[in-house]
Amino acid sequence: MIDGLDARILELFTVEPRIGVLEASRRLQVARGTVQARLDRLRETGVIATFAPTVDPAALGFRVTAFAMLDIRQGARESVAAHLSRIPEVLEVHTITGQGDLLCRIVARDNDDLQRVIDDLVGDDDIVRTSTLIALSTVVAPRILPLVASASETAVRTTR
Amino acid sequence: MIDGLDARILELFTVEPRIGVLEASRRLQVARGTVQARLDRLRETGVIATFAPTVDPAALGFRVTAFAMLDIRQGARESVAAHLSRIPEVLEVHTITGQGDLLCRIVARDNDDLQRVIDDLVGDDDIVRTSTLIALSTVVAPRILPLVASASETAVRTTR
DNA sequence: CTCCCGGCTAGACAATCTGCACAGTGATGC
DNA sequence: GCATCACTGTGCAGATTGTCTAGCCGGGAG
Repeated sequence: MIDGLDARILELFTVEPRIGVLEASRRLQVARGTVQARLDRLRETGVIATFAPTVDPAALGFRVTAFAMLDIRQGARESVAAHLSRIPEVLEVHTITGQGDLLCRIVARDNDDLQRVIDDLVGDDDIVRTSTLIALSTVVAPRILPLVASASETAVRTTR
Repeated sequence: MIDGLDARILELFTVEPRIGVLEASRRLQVARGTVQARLDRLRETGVIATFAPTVDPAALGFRVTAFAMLDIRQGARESVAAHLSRIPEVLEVHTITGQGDLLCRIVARDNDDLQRVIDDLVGDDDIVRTSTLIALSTVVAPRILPLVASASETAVRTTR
């Protein structure tokens, strides 16, 4: 797992991504090699999935976010998955328990455009029912640092 | 909006984040200054929200993802939001239309741990009802490139 | 109690990249 | 025709990266 230094590195690079390894080592009061080694390890273990820039759909003009729950015909998951992956506005899809079989996160330019996207979505005959939830506002913006902090504290407890 | 070159820049940095401006300019067959200027503009306009590394909760040991829909007492949104933001396993929360008032994305170490997280969640008296959907598998992994491509194509159409 | 090993520090090197600047050029809009 | 804007190609100084080295330290193994 990760320790406190890992957590501080992740936090620093999350808050100031352009900082660089050298400056990070200065801020954290550790040797550059240490930061470099930690970063390499975080990459290898998959904790850092990628350094790719985060793109904001809203800034691209897709200001509406919605979640669609789809009921699909038995055994049609593969074909529906293929169908969904062809729609750019579909950002992610999960198989879920409970009512509905698939949960999709989708975006659209506006409410009218959302209708178009949903029409695209349900254009697959294997989708038998849908319900859509429009995200009106973001109460807690996507975040990961609290979890990172939590994970590193657990590590300390475990170690001692 | 963004054009084809912007899209190619975003794609390149998404696929190979460590590439650097210079190498990117070579790959894209444009001047370094151009890539630099485009990147600056994408940052300024918010298309690139951040260059922060993407942390994978699963690699931190939080292998279960779930979505919780909460019904909350009238006018208690503020206090519930504060409550939710204190729970590290709550990664994001949206206000939504339809049944339920809030949609939360949460993670946990395993199914038992999920129970603990949900108990934390509903520990607020202003939450009157919850339903939880466990994500069993990821059908379409979080992605943004198709949308970027789509947006840039639209721009071309608009420009011409 | 002693030895070994992994992780950290501190320093050094060449190679590379970044930030910034500038003049020239082609396309666009007026 | 003219001004504007974006892109090109280029240069430079300064900083950073990737990679190594050697020494130090604390914990775990035996």
